[in-house]
Amino acid sequence: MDARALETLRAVGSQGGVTAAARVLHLTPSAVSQQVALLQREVGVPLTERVGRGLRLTPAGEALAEAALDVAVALERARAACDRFLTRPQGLVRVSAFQSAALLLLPALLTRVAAIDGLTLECSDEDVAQDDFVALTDRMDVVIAHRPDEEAGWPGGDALRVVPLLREPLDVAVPLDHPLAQRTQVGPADLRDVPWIAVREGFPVARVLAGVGARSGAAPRIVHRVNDFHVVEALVEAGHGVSLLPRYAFGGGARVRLVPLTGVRAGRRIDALVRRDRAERLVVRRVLDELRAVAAALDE
Amino acid sequence: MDARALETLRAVGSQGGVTAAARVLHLTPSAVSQQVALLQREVGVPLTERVGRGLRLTPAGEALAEAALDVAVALERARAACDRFLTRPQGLVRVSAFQSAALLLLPALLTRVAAIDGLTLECSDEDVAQDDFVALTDRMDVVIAHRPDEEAGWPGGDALRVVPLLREPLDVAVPLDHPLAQRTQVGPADLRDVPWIAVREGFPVARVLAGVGARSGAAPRIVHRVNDFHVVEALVEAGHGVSLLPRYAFGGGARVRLVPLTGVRAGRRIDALVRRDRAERLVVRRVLDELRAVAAALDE
DNA sequence: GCGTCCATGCAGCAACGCTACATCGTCACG
DNA sequence: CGTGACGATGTAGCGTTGCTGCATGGACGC
Repeated sequence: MDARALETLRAVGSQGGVTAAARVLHLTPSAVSQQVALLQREVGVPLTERVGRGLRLTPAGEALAEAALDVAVALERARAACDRFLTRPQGLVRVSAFQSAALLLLPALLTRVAAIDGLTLECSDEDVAQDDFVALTDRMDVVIAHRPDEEAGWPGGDALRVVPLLREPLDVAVPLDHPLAQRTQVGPADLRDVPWIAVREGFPVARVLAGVGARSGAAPRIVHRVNDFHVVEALVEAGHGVSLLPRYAFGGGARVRLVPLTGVRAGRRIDALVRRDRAERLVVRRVLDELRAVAAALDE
Repeated sequence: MDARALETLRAVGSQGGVTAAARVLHLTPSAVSQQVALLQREVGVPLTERVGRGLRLTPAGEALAEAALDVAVALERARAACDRFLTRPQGLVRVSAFQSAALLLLPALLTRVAAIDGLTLECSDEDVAQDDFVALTDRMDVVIAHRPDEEAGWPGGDALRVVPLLREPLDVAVPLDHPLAQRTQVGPADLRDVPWIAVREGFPVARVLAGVGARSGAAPRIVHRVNDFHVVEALVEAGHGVSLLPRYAFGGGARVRLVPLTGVRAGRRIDALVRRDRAERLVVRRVLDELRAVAAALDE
């Protein structure tokens, strides 16, 4: 029973297929398939079953994958046990963040971490749908993700460690010459029939807008779907609609005003997602500590 | 970080050397040495240090070895998670016992286990000194061991699971024509200056006899050292001395009488020793259950 | 029905881990 | 104080393992 093979099985389960697993493991599908087949022969129980042209884990496979996480945790703990005897922490930590969080957090994080030698950060921005953040944790050590404020946490159960970083209000962005621009606050009723610029379907802020619409009585009229908040801001500025904009993501355009939204709880939570085994690495913990500090400094 | 290499490191630690570890792992010393060296390069901390012509683990090595146990436990748990989906338990369990416990427990254990198909027992008798029982757990799944009643448990800390099986009184075995043979009980004072037949130095019952001697005021006069209780019994029968005999180990020789000893707590405890990782295997647990049942039946 | 996508089997090749043997250092014994 | 035995560790060679690349077969969608 090889720990590598167990990790592979986990990937097949969490990524939902051999090919997808191969992608995050930097292997060919053939290698993944062979590893799973070998594991299967070893335990004598079918671990996968075909479903259409794809594949999913059997209950036994799920059970083994779950147990595999504990193996990975134990292995990382072992590594950490040695690292404690090393004079200084050392290693590479891969951090991913969605665009606006990257803008907000990564520069400060990098400066803080630069002071710790031996520790190298590898940052990347990943713009994924809300349901895909968890899958990123297979490939990344730390995934900075966001979700609507009022929704329950992340799926994945105890496989994931969630570190809350920030709660960010969502304001209504309107052009300066808009009737609402002079208001100190707006409510759902004020937003009936305005043209909205929203993010793409499935992305975190989208569901908040749906909630606002529900309160105002009619589904919001979405005229554009744009994920990059800078582009959104430019569109609002040019009078093509209003938008829900995370407060810290606001670029400060002079011809746009952010008006606080009342009457509905509109906000997003920014969390760091870490797989439990990766959270055992001392360097990863260190990065998480720094990340929390950066967020706390922003929160004042 | 390979789980096999970690297991090897553990063996080097618990067996106290490369050669000894190689023996229990069925490898050459060279292979063991290479694995440890590789592990060392991987973690970047010295794990072993030379001491004389031998070797011992550094603190970092100890820490890693301890963590390695959790890895092994997690791996066995994973295997067990699959076994639960298997219709019937299956596998080989290696049980070792010292001679008199083997006589007492193994026949009944084997009959009970024979009813469970798929489960095969491999029994062996191992006559080792008290301090060497723990080391056997590297090579065996279940080690039936004994120790003087009044002494504290087994070394090895949380690496070991100890399953108590029996408490067995030690009686004084005397020949029928001995002055003490008609007594219903004897005390330490009665045993001053009698010639003793004891087990070899370092073996479990030896220290109990030393305790009896201490109570009687003088060191016991040991005239023979014999480990096999049947031989001891024959020597007692022939009038060559008296002995401390575990009650259940008594063969029932007509010309020998067992007289209860009072005034000192004289007894031994029979325990099953199982490494924590091996205890995760379902078949091992099953065998332990049966073993406990056999012991309980004897205890009435 | 055809193209596409996905999992899987097979051949070939590279890398890893083992054994056997040689070497070096340490301890015990004469 | 030399000599023999023992224990750890390098080196060469070989077998096994695990990967890639390619071909095959089944399932979905147009």
